[in-house]
Amino acid sequence: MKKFVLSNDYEQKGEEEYRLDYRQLLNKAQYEAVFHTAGPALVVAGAGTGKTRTLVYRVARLIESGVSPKEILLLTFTRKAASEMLRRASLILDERCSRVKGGTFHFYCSQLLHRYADYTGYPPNFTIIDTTDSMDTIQLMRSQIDAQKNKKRFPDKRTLYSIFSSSVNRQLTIEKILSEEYPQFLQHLENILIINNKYKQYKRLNHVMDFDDLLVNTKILLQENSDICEKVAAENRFVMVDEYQDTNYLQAELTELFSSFHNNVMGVGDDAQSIYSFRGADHKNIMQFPDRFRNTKLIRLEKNYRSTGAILDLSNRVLGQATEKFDKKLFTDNERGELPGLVKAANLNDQSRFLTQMILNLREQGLELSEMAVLFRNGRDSFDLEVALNKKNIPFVKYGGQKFTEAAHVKDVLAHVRVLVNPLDTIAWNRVLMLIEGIGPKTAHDLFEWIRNSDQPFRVDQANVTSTRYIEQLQAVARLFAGLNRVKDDVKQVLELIVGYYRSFCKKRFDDYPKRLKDLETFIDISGSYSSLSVMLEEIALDPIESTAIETENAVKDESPLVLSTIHSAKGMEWNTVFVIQCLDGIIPSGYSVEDPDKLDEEIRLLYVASTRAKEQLFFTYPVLHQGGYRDYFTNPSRFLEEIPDELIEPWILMEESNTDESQKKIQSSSS
DNA sequence: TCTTACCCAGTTTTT
DNA sequence: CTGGGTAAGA
Repeated sequence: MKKFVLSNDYEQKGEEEYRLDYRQLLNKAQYEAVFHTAGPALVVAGAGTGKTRTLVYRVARLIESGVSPKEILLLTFTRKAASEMLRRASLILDERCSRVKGGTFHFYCSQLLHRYADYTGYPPNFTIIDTTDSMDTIQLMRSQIDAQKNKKRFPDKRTLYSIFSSSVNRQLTIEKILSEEYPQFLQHLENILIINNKYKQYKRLNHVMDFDDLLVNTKILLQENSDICEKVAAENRFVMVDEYQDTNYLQAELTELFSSFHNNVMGVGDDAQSIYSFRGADHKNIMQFPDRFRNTKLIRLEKNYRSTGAILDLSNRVLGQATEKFDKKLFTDNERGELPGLVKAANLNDQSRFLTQMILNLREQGLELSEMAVLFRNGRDSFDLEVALNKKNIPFVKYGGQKFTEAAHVKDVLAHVRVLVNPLDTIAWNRVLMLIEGIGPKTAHDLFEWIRNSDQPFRVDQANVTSTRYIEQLQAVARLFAGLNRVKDDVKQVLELIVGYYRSFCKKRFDDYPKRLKDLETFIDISGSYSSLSVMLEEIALDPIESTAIETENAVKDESPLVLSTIHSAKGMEWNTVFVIQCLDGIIPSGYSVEDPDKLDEEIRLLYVASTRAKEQLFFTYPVLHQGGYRDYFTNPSRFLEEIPDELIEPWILMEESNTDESQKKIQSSSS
């Protein structure tokens, strides 16, 4: 075969022809990354070194050189991150940037699978099930094989799910996963494999995919259909993968497939910030990038622009405690700034009082609420603070933790939508049917057997298994779906009908139904923005709505809110002032991680991610008395902070105002 | 046989 | 606060 090398016409542009003065706007390493043209490149970018900036400018530069937005694929960790980057690129260049293909691996895969459904054995209307649904399905399979006759402890649905998911994401056999991580369950290997197979069959039969299927089925689609692979890869003239340290083996394979035609692939990430090993990510993955993509150009961004010297020193010290050493030489020209504070509070209540008062003080000094963030390990660690913030009327948004669309009542309503879109979605049918009094798992299963074989699946009242007890209810279901089918194209009307039907069940099922009904009303309002039911389901599955997004929607828009976030969800973001709360041993590091040095290292990286979010001020707080905690180590501060010398972190003590007028103020002035 | 009510236990992080 | 397990009720 002969090769003819096409010259890159977009490259012809002289530097002076660009509208943006990239040399002025970027440092040398960033510039190198932005102007990298052909072939694979890996950008190893420490925290705060302008990683996002580099990606944004690279998008802008490519488009300015005449590359069509459709030819660029920007894969990020969340959809929010992608839209934010494209928004910024649009601001510095023009709106063409917003038409770049961007999103998560899952989202892009979902689009490909819908487009090429014919080749996958799935219909185009397949639905995506979330983790909860997957676990429910697994539980169903588990109950069918009757593990009881085996008296020995059998893994529960959570464990089974993570075994299966691990095996997919890391592309290892179940046996290998078991012997490496769950040796106590090796004896059940046979049954576990049976459940896994049943689970796989079930998903195919019911036209549903779980999150992992989106990735693995895309891989199979592209590997087994070279024509489609070529077509897809040819569309991706430039592929960029952000947060590469948090990709797993399967995603690395997909990256290779997506970029297999042009081979213009750029990975961007920081091995010191790898915090998603529970999802199969391996921080060594990023270091293997040059092995997977030959002739990779390596670019390092090491100059930190974000944080003060004091914050950087502390962060480096935190990271230095890891057994795995990183050859990081982060440096900065920024001022030293104030020492980070280690705030010891008597109890949870005092911790929250300190936060609300400090936040209000800072706001008075002119710092916007949205320039501050409170970070924590677990979604629930902020509950007490949330109450305190509400009392003081401080508006906030919360990222991470329980999602709006994961709440039971919203899932109930969505189950009806899923049935309407995909009448073979058993899990959704189960939810719909089991709302009815007198119908449990068995009856629901029998009804579904009938539904599967019926050409009028919504006429459940016609099923022969009906007993008189719930025939009327089934007629109501049939009427509901008949009505829904008539207004199928109007998302909002569909939701109104479902909520109308669901209202009485909601009252019966939940004590706090007034709040939940209000949620559903808001949900109806939001639903107007979706173009179709299937689009809505896809969006909600791949990008669940944050709980507080609902409330903030209605709240007064005069002040941008304070940010509360899990550390995991704070990845890639930055604020002027950051508070890391609940820095207790057993929380950071999590009690589940203390046994395993690798997991402990990841907890260190997690704290490193948290502390490098701060630009100017950083506080770690912990209560001495942890209410509700029964274990001793819950009352000790995080082991990662305890041994840090006072030159790097300043201890703070909270005092009550009673000693005349020198209280909070005194504490504050002592540090400034 | 199937459903439901009740009690006890355990609770990470996300697409 | 939710899930799983058990025991009693339909």
